[in-house]
Amino acid sequence: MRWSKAFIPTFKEIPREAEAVSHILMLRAGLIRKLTSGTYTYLPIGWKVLEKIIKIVREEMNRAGAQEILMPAMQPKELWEKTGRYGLLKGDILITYRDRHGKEIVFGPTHEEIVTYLVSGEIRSYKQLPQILYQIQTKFRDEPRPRFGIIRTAEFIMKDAYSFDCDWEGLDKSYKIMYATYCRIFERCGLDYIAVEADPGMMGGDVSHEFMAPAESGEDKIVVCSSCGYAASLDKAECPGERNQKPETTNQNLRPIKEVDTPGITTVEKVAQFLKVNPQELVKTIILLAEGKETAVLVRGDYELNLVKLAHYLKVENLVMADEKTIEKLTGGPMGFSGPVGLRGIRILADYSLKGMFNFVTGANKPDKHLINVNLGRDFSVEEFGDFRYFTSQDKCPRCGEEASLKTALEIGHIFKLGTKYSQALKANFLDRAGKEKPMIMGCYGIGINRIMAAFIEQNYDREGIIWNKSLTPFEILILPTHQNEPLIKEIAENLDKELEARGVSCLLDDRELHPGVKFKDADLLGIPLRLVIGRSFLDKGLLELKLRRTGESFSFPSGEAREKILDKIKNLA
RNA sequence: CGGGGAGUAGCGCAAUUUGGUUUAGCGCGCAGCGUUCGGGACGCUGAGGUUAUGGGUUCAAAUCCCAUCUCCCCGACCA
Repeated sequence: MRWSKAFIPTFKEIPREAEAVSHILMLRAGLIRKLTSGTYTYLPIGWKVLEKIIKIVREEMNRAGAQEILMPAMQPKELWEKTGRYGLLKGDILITYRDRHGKEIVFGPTHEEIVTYLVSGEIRSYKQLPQILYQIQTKFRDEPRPRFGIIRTAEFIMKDAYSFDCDWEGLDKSYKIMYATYCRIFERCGLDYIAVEADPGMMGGDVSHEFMAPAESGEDKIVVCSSCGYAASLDKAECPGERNQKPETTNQNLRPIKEVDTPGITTVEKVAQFLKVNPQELVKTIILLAEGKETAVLVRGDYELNLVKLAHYLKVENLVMADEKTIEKLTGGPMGFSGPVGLRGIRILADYSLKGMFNFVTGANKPDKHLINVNLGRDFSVEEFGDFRYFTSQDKCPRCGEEASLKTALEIGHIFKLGTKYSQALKANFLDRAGKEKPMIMGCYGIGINRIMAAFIEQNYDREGIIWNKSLTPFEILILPTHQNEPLIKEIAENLDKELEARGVSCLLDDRELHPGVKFKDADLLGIPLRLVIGRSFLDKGLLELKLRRTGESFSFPSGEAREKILDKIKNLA
């Protein structure tokens, strides 16, 4: 490809709104262009990268025995209503239309319903199972807040796959196949990634893994143990802590409970400061509505309540913080002064961290008052203990007890064991060996194709620009003639371009009539792994120069040896 | 959805506070000519604007007032 013919806008200034490195570099290198808030279009060179990712994904999915299909984004509203997901998805948009018969159809962002519906019509027998279907298409979501440039956009390219099995063992098998396939895909792309235990969230089901690419501009936090390999998303990471300890009810040093004035002081930090104690000597009392039912949860002051864990424990889907009025009605005190002492007619749960505490501070359920020297058992009782808090950087690995670290990462893939949630709702049944009708057991698997590209750049760049690897680079080699007006240079550059292309090497020929400095800067920015310079030293001594973008290593050789040297370097590229 | 900020040439900005020497400027980019040419060159010339939109105040509005739209940032579990 000739640079002068390629559609590459150049930005000298970095767009102001850019935050993520990948976003800045992709804009400047002409891989993407911004259309509106949250939507981007991929320019020709950007598409070359996406095509490579898509090719890898296709190859690996096909190797796993999956069938590619393409499903419509428009689907009848009844499908959504059957699974109860209509209008329930956070951050998703369901655009409703009416066809000419007045029937409502929606433009939905996910395909669990439609694929289940399709399969229910096609598959009747256990002999036709298992099946894995996948598709690669653009999805649109009404993101409440697109951000980080290309990382969280309203529109993105997704590969989604669905597995159908006769039984749970079959699902395990399909799940393992997809897990391994995902590992191969990310490895082939050259991404640094970690598979973590994750929360299935709104998708339902019980087992789920997220594939995370550690990167500074990531949106999510993960817990990783380098000793035993434990990895989990922050929502899921376990904090067993004082699980097996007995509550400090018989401690000899229990002091008498006492009410103290704390005028207008509501936050843990301020209460601790005011009473001159550490935040870990406080207990937070959080009033929640679990599907409308009032529930109180106690957590040590320096920890944070993890609603995802709690929702799992309570087996509810809708779990929210209670509003001010509810709190006042229930506790008798304003928000910020809640405490467990004297709370009646409400389920009280406590995080394991409470077990190790005595003589602690809580709200008094009265305006501007807190209680000190509060103790479990003596002053109030707790019905249930559990793991309801977020992992912190002080916590040890829940598996091996060694140091575990918190990292920021980008989600690049997510796989779920769905079970029968969708197949039951949409009657996707099959006849088993005994002739009995059973719902299919499903799994679903997603990869953000364009996010792989962004994540790769987040992990592979320097101050000059992007550094592509062999598998994702839009071109294998950049041919850079420094002086377009020298006929000799121009000629050999064009000949090499033709010859290498003929041998299956993808080349970008920078045939622009620009100053060498500009071309060098653009070459570094675009980040093609190999750069062949034809310039002064060619005119003087007949030498060409081959430079590796990643290491900066450079090799000189007579132009006669160019083909062999280049083919050899390409073969050895990482 | 709540709070804050911003819309002026393709991009980045100035002029807005105090309405009037502003024919709305500057840098980058773009076009032409010339000189340059191994790490983002230089000179000269030139094109490019209904100052987001709609109302209003005024002799006079980019500038003041009202409304609308769009974009960006922070928050939307952190008690």
